[in-house]
Amino acid sequence: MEIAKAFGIVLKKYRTNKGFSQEKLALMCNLDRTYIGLLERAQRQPSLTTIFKICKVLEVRPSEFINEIENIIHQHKK
Amino acid sequence: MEIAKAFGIVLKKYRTNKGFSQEKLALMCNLDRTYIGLLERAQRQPSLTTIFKICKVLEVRPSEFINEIENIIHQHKK
DNA sequence: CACCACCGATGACTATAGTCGGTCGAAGCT
DNA sequence: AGCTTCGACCGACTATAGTCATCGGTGGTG
Repeated sequence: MEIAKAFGIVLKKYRTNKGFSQEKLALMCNLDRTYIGLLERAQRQPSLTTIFKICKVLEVRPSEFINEIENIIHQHKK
Repeated sequence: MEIAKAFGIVLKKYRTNKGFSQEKLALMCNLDRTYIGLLERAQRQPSLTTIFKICKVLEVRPSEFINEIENIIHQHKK
């Protein structure tokens, strides 16, 4: 389980929990529609500021978001 | 207070606490010597995997690292 | 059927992350 | 006076983040 994959899983989880489409989330984050899709499919690695942008819109603390990524990685390590 | 600046502050704090030079940290992370300096001077934004690489070497959970960034940002907001 | 919202995917592009090799100055030590 | 370690800084490079326009597929609904 790589980091990008874990990020994509957590991103999709928070996005769908909010009921946002990829396009709506992208608009709210000032990001491109296709880029959100790329992130969820683990074909891009976000930068620090992009993580903060997305977390703000999804109303989750970045540290909590990252914490979930760590959990997924560790739980897949064995 | 921008995100990159807060990241630089936290990075330098953890690095010096470990007693590492920029160059030694870079070697241990498989990153470039000058790049660590750029991060500390807030002239670069790390990607997600770079954050995880650095945190592993500094023996800190990424979520804890990010949490400190959030604290610095919020405390400088007013 | 047609239309719609949503998403996957692609190619080409611009902006920036990250590398490499080097110079420089400050501080410490002999 | 040298020598060394550290970090700031530079110019030029390669790799990748992030944008944009577009096409296609799927599932729902009138």
